[in-house]
Amino acid sequence: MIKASNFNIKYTVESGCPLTFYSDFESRNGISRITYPTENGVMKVTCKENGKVSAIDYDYFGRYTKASAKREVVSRLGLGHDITRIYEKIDSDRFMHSAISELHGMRVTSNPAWETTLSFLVSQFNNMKRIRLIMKRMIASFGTEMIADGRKVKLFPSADRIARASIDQLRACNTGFRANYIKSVAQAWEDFDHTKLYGMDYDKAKELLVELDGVGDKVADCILLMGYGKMEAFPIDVWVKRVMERVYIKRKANISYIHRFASRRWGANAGYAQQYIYEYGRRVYSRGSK
DNA sequence: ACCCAGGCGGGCG
DNA sequence: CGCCCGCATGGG
Repeated sequence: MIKASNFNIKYTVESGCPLTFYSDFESRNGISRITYPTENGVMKVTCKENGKVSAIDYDYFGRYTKASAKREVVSRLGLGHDITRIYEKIDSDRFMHSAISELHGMRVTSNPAWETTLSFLVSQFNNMKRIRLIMKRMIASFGTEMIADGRKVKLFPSADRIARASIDQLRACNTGFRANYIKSVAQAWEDFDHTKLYGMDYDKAKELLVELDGVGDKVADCILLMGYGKMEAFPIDVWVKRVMERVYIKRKANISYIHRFASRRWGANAGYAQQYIYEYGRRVYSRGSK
């Protein structure tokens, strides 16, 4: 069992991180359950909220030990972050203050690099509902089957398995024009030596990532933030750009200017700032239903 | 019918 | 460099 304060599992899981795309989440009466596949097995997490403290229990199936399963859950839910200190650093204006109040306890998650890379390749020029659909289809089509908790489940498909899929098979998962990117990156992934990015500084790692076909500025930042734990990464999607222009810069601005602005203002915590800007911005500026 | 979605690569000025 | 366009697909 893990105890965490200032942790909101719903905001965290639904924040547009990889878990949003391929986990099953339910919450009632202060008890939340999340089930998700990894390349190594299946995790079932239960979170009970008791006042300010959450109690997190988990079951694991597949290639996990007690210790590796705990590490998986802690990083997956951002439980290792000193969020009080991060709030102190970024809570310096009215917009961010409102965002933190509204979304208190939302963590930036840290996920396996390949899962993150595939997820955000799928996310480009796409919407949440379709991203979820596509990810679940890819898992159903290419994931290795195993028995977990008495029922058949599919694991998250490896890069190697995706590399062996045909473009037609990938398109059958509704990936559209992204199928070519997905196959290309999956094929490159072996030679890419992605593990060395963990020890690399942000700029150098980003230089390597954008060499991959279909990985540009925004997707690279998502991979660095949510896949490699580089907390200074600041992914700029349409929502973040909108907020930055309206609230912070107060005029139209290009991507590189917004990066410089964010780096100056939030530095090593830019990733957290971005997560609150993104999620709160969607709530504030979404027009119509959504 | 039109617009948009956690963008990217290529082409042009 | 910076800007503009096409790209699949489904929902509002």
